Amino acid sequence: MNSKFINNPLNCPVTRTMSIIGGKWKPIILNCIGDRTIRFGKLKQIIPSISNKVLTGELKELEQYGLVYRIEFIEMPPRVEYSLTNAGKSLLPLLHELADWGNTHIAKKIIEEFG
Amino acid sequence: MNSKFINNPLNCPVTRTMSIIGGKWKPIILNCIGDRTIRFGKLKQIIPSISNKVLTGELKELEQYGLVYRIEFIEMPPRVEYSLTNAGKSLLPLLHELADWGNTHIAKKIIEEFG
DNA sequence: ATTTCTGGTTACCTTTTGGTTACTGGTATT
DNA sequence: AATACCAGTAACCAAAAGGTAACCAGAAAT
Repeated sequence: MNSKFINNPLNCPVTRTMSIIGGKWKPIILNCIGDRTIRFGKLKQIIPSISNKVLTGELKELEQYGLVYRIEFIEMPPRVEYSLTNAGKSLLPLLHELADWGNTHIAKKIIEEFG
Repeated sequence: MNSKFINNPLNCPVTRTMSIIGGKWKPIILNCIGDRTIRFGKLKQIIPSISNKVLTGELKELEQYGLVYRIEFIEMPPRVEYSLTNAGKSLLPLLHELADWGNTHIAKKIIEEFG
């Protein structure tokens, strides 16, 4: 048993990481932001099936954990720009590894189930 | 935008991977099995705070997606042995990367919240 | 005067996830 | 005769996550 894992979710570092990137939309959002600075509306346009409420919520959490910057311009109509912090950017390679793993190991089995 | 990510959870390979390893206990279970063959009761003993029902369920899903073998001996009292498939073993390094990422990037922030 | 633009918020509802407790079966031990 | 052993199941509950629809502000354009 590797000491990095502790047999209780509250103390498991993987579980902690999951609590950050594990939301239904979080990996997609992180990947969509990527290296650019992007406005809220643009994100919604790229990810049309996410709702306002959820996109707001996910971005808030990502900001809270230091993965995205949020810059609000006091204008009317409002303008808010999002971008990744260094911590956020450092997640991208990991997300790609997860994608690759999924593509090579479970694509067939799960695709039927997902429809 | 990398083509490996598709802006809809149903088609996103990361989301698919998450659906497999994203359960509250799945990373811990995978890591506890590791390279050995282990019985149900031993797993429960190592991970005491998981309930029978949830452990059964997680193992079933992991088996369904080809990450663990389940060998049932027709005896009384029952005996069932679990071990990782190659696909399951191939996940371990990824889980460790997630743990390392969490430890270096978010440990401080989130530990307060987790208690 | 009304609509549009933007980045949300709010109230409410449904689905998913995880948790609790009690129960099972056949053999061996007390 | 009762109990422990093991690997679960079944019925029921609670909490969390996610989704829907309506609403807001205040300036600019029609």
